[in-house]
Amino acid sequence: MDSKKKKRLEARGWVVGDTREFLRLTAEEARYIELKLSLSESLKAERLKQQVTQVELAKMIGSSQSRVAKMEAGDPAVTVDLLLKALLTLGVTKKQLAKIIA
Amino acid sequence: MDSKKKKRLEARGWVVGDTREFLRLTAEEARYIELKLSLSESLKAERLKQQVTQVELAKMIGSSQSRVAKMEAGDPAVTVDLLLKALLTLGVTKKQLAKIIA
DNA sequence: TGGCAATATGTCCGTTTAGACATATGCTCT
DNA sequence: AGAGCATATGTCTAAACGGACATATTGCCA
Repeated sequence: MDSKKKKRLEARGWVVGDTREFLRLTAEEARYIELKLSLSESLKAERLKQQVTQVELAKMIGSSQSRVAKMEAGDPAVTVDLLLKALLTLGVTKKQLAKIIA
Repeated sequence: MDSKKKKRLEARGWVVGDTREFLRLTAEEARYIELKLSLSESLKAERLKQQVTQVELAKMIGSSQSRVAKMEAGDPAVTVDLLLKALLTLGVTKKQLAKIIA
């Protein structure tokens, strides 16, 4: 993982480090988180592309604006399941999903 | 969705119907579930390919045999998150994941 | 047939995540 | 500046999901 990517992860609060304790991510964890960030970034991009507000998307998926914001922010307390449901609701196809992930 | 696919979903307990109540899946829900089933099938295939038992895989991902069985059975009470973590632990690459999903 | 390893099914209970709400911050107009 | 909309952040409680355990069930081979 290059330092740019690492920074991107750290900036989102995924890697919490202080002088006493440093959480080292295993390779699988890092890959999982990267995947999740790809999904959240794509969600935001797709929503903006369709000119939908967070409030509107929230209604579409039966959720709330705050949760949508957290999804797009890559908050650790958001599951891939929820991200996928949102993307599917926006009409993203399997092929597009595949591209996002790969 | 063709009837074959529908049968496959129903057989897993996703569609619970009786004479009074019939749960109709929305298009998004169906697509989400199909995605999940693809992942669980791939998980089982990959595990078998690597000649790993459910007990062994459970240890690898810090879980239990029963949960691995549920993952592979496409149990609704298993998240995509968990399936992804298992697949990643087995060394499945992003490209392979993309193929599974698409 | 019985024994054994692998897998399936069902339940329990602690933890995590969900939506909801309140509130803060930011952005764009006029 | 301030009104108005969009987004961000933080917290609450109920619901969903997690691992663990117990207990079937299956399949294989001696």
